[in-house]
Amino acid sequence: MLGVLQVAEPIPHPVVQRLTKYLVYAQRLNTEGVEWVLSQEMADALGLTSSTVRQDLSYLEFSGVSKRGYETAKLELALQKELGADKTANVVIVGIGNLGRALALHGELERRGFMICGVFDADKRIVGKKIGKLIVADMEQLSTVVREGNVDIGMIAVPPSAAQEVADRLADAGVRGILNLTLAHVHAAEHVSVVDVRLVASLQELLHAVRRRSRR
Amino acid sequence: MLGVLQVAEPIPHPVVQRLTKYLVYAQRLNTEGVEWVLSQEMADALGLTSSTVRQDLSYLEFSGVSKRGYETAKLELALQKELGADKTANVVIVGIGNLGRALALHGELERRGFMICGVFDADKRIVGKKIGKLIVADMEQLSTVVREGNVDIGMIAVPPSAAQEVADRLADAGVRGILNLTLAHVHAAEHVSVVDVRLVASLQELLHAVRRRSRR
DNA sequence: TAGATTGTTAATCGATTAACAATC
DNA sequence: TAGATTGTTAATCGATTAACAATC
Repeated sequence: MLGVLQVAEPIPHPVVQRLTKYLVYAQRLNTEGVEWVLSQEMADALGLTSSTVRQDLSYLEFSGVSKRGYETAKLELALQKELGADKTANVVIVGIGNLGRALALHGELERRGFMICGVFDADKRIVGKKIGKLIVADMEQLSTVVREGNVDIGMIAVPPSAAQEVADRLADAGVRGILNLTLAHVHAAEHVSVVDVRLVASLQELLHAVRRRSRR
Repeated sequence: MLGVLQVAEPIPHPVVQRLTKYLVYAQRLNTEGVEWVLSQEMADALGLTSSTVRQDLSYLEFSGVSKRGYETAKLELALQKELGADKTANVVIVGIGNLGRALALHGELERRGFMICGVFDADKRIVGKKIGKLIVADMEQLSTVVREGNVDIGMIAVPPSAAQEVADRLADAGVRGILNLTLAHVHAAEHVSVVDVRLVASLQELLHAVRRRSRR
């Protein structure tokens, strides 16, 4: 018999996006003491169809039970495992303007397992300032912190014109993921994943939806 | 002959998302003094195919020129018009924690035509504080400000547990769009558009991509 | 004119929804 | 057991890509 290497099929991107929503919802149910949930209930709560919910959850190493639905505690664990949220991830923030500072102080990140290991800025007037428990470091120190701190992800919160250069420096320093908070598009080598936060862009998107409605 | 009401076909959502990217790129080219751009160049710059670019731009009231491409100045105008970015939009921010404050002070919003007309918080200790040119107002004043200030959009930057209640109050006050910066899912009536910013969610999404790679 | 690029139609690809057998 | 819900396959829908006629 041939040795077949079973490769888990990659989860489609739209599904991964919804998994994060299921996780938040499952956690809420757990804190509320709800032990079981039906695909239809999740669909109603999140604005989806029950078919989509069942299809999505079938990617997890976890099964529902006919007539009872999904056990919320196990669902939460399975989602955390799949999303990698069961272990903490080390991140750095580059650009300590209003937005970078807010991210560094935003409790939700640490609560969700993202440890902020360093905050950096190119402006010497900001370097040395204290942000929460961290001190803003010089860009020169970026690669040392990334290497020694086992940093997985770099977040870019600089002005759009500096975004690409910072992305390059993060990639050189060895991060494997870049979260881009600027409006600019950033490129990275194939082995570095880039995700855009679309902060201003989603506001524009929303405005488009609002304006379009009022045109009719 | 029958009176046919020509209804412009709505632009698909993925296309709208890319229009915001084209706009940023067109603006950059304009400031750089580049007068024409090819669909292939835009595709390379933004990680798309030239076919997608041409298909997307065909939704605009604007045409390219064979062999020369698209005139950047006119492209910028057409994109701004389509996205509604040619007129300013009035917005309010609810929740003046780290994130809400950063949004209020984030210059990029005003630069892109979003006028912040009010900032609100439920915490009496924060009400009255100055954020840039604005003073944090009490939630009671929300509906007056929205009505009198002709506010189109409300941004939610409160803790996830309060998100739905704030969404309801914004909808009651009369906004037609809600930008949700929390991890929670919010529902709104059919005539109110909701867009999620996926700040923490995209970090989780990125972590998933990074972890998945290292598994192989 | 010849060659290259747009705009648009058709083909492909992938995601969502519907339907239903398996199961509790 | 009967009825309801999951898991999964098939059908539908929509978005992306390919191809090519029209155009400069």
